[in-house]
Amino acid sequence: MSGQANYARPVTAHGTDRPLPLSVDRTSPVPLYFQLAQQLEAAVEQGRLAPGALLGNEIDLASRLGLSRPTVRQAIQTLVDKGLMVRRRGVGTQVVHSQVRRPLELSSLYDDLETAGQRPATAVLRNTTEPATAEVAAALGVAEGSEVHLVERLRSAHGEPMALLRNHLPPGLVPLRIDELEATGLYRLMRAAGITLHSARQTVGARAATVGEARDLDEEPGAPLLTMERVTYDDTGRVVEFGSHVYRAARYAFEFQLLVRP
Amino acid sequence: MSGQANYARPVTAHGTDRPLPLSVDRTSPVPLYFQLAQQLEAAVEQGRLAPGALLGNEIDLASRLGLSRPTVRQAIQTLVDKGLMVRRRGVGTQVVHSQVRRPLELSSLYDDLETAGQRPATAVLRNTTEPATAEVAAALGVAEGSEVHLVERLRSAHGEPMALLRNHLPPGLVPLRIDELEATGLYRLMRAAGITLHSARQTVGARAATVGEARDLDEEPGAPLLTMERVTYDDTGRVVEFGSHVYRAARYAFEFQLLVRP
DNA sequence: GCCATGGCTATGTCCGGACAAGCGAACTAC
DNA sequence: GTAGTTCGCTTGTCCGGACATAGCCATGGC
Repeated sequence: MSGQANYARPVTAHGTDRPLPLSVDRTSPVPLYFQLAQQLEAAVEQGRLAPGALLGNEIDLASRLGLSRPTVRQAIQTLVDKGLMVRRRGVGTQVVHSQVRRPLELSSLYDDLETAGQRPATAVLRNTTEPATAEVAAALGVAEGSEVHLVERLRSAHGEPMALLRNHLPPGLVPLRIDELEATGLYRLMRAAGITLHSARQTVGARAATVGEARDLDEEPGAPLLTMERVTYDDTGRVVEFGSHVYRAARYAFEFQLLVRP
Repeated sequence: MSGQANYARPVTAHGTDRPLPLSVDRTSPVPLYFQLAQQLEAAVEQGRLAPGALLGNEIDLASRLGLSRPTVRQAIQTLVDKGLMVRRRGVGTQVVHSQVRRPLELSSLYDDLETAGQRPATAVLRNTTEPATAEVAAALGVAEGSEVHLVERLRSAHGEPMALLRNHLPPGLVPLRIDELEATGLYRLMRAAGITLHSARQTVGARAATVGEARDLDEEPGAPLLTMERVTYDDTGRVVEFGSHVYRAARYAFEFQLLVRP
C-alpha cells in the first residue's frame, strides 16, 4: 500500500532491501552462467535468498551484472532444474518454499556413509571371476556361462555390519585390487579408471534374510532386509556393473527427492 | 577408406541414408523446440534413430528445418536432460546406447498399477480427521494436536491385497469423498482440485509386519514389508500430503532410472 | 614406425534484439 | 458493490550472429 510499488517487490535482488552481492569474473574459464548459478545457489543455501523471495526480473539482473538476458536465463534454468526455484510468467522467479534437498543422485553407499560422518569399513569376501548365470548374463549383456568379474563385500559402520554387496562386472573393464576395494567405493575406482558413469536402473524391494545372509549381517534368518538391484551404464551406453545389494532394514533406508517433470 | 567422408557419418539425419522426416508447424501454438523434441523422441523410441546414431550437426539441422540453431539446441537439450542423447564436443550428438527408460517420476501406485495393466481396487478403511501426532505435525508443518485429515486405504490388484496406504493432509485442502477415493488415486484428486504437485521427499525402507498389517495384507506377522514415507510439496512449497505406505515385499518393488548430474 | 602438429568439425558459450502470452492489479462501467 | 476490461509487468519463445574449445584425423618430421 505504499503507493509506489504496486507489484510484488523483490526482497533481495534489488529494491529497498540490501541487494545481493553478485558478480562475475570474465577472465575466469568458468562459464558466466555457471558462476551466476553457483552464487545464487549459495545464497539460497545460506538463507540470504529467503524461501518465497522474488529474484527480480531477468532484464535488470542482466544489466546489473553486465550480462545478456539469455545468459542470466541459463543460470536460473539450472536452478529451476534442480528444484530450487520456480518461474511464473508475469510474476517472476522465486525461491522454492520448502526444505528441498538435492535430487537423488547416482549414489554410492560408501559416499553416503562418509558424508553422514560414519567411517565405513569394507571387508572383501570374494574378488574373482566366475561363469555368468542367466540373470547376470542378461544384465551385463554377455553370453550365459562366459566369465565375468565378481566382487562380494561386507560393509560396516561403527563396527556393525550394514550391507552385503555383490557386484558383477564385465571382464577386464576395471582392475580391482583388494586393498583398493577396502579403502574406497567401487564407483570411485571406476571413475578413476576413466569410466564416465551416466545412468543406472534400480529396483528396490524387500525380502527375508537367508541363513547365510543372516550370519554375515548378524541378523536372524527371516529378518526383513532391504534389497537393491542396479544396472549401471556409462556414457556410451555400455553396461559397466550389475549389483545385488542387501541392507539391514533397521540400519539403512533410501532417501531421495523427486521432481515433477513439467 | 571411401575417401569422401573421413568424419563419422550421421546414420539418419542426413548423408546417404534415408533422412529422418522432420518438420515443424509454425501455425501451431506448440513451441517449435517442443515439436522437434517430440519428433526426435518418437524416432528414438520407434528405432528410426538407432542407438549410437549421430544426429548430424546442429547448424545443418537448423537450416534444413528453417529454424535457428538456438531453437534446435533447445530441443536437443530436453532430450539430453531425459538421458536419451549424449553430446560430445567436436564429435556430435548421439542417441544413447542402452535400454534407457524414463527417469523416476513422482509416481502414484494407482497409476503404476493401471499402466501395468492390472486393475487396481481400493477399499477406504478410514476417512476422517484426527489430532496430529508429533511426527505428522512435523511433516505437515502444523501444530501438534491440531486436526488433520487422515485417509487409510487398502489397495489390491487381481483380488490380492498389495499395499496399505495411510495419508495425512492439511485440513480443508482437498475435499475427499469415499467414492472418489475408491475410483482413482489421491494424486489425481489433488490435481483435479487445482493443486500443482512439484516435488516430494521419499524414504524407502523395510521392516517386519505388525499383527494388524499382517491381517489386512494377508501375510504372517513378522513377514518382510517394503515401506515408503513421502512428504509432497506443491509449487509454492506448501506441504500437501504426508504418506506412510507399506507394501507386500513379494508383490511390489520400486523401479527407477537415475541420471548422473554432469 | 612413431610422435608432434596443424587443420577441420562440432558443440559450448555468449550477445542483443524482437514479439507473444500469462498474470495481477488498477481502473471503469454497471 | 461488483464484474468486466485495460494495462503494465515478467517470463516464454525465437532469431542470427560471433568466438572459444575439445576431439579427431591426416600430414609431416624424426
